[in-house]
Amino acid sequence: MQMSNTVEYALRAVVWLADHTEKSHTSAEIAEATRMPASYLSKVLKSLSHEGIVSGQRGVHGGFTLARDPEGLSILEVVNAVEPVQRIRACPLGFESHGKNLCNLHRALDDVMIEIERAFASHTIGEMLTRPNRVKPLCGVLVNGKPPRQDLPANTGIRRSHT
Amino acid sequence: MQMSNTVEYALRAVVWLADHTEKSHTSAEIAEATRMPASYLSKVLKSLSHEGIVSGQRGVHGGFTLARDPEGLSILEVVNAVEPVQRIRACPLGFESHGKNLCNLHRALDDVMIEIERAFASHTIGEMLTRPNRVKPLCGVLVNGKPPRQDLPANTGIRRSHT
DNA sequence: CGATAAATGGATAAATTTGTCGATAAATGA
DNA sequence: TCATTTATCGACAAATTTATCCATTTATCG
Repeated sequence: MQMSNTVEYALRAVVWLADHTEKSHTSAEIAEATRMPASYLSKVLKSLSHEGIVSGQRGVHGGFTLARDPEGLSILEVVNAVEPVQRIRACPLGFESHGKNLCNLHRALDDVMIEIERAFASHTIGEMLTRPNRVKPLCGVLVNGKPPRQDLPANTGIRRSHT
Repeated sequence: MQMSNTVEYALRAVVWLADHTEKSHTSAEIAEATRMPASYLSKVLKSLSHEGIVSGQRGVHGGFTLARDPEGLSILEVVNAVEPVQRIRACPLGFESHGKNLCNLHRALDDVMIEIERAFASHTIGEMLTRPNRVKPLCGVLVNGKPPRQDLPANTGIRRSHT
């Protein structure tokens, strides 16, 4: 059970946009800054745009901007835009009965999904930027087991950006 | 964000075994009873066996039995046997610093993972069988959007088995 | 011991997710 | 209006997950 790549990408992009509101940024620029595949990011941004979380503007000085107040934007909303949290509303076997009554197992599993929703809902994007944190922006592990696409000069400044 | 099929299968099998302890059951028998792909179930049972949750016995009257006391067996243990809950221990970008210090975003995401672990750990397999529940055993929806492989005579008895 | 039943392990195939690419549409500036 | 920039859309490719199949091992029965 693992956080998906898509969710990670979406959140990195949104947090970064929230931290760079001066102007709009092209998807290539965001991909560069947050170190993720540019072409896949396009797709992710499309979903986010579709849900009104970012807004994309075409043309010469276009790009993406955050369309929502970071303080009022929960992580859950971002997650749901790209990969909705799926509640268990009926037992996952194919029979025509019981309606919404779940057996104990699926009741328990749905409880887990509820907890996941609650946990995602309890954090805002704004919080990511305003909460003090001395961690330097880029730390050292792999994306899904693979090394990142390039190396960066070590950044020693204390910032509060996403990693 | 969704509960994986593999997890669902593993739990269905374990709960069913916990409810049928009279003798051992072959993987084909379990697959039939719990309506899941027999050959894939083999693999799942292999993992469960490897983790000591079920024990497999080869040969003529072999099969699988639950190797643990259902009351002491948490859902988390079953989940971890087939698809471990992955905590976020370092920021998922590939740089050589920061150790275990996470930025606010990954701190929040890891908090979600902790909640997931907690939620899974808070239920036991035994609970699935002993808690009263009037839901009839097989209720009506699809496995991953697909209809089940066969139909069953409607079961009208009130049981407490997994669905 | 020989035949059979069943798990175990690993190779392969199908399906889904993740990621890339190119064409099209909209906006801007000249 | 034309060239350029950039999002949007959809087809395609790669990788991963899910599922199947077969060969091997271990056990039981006669």
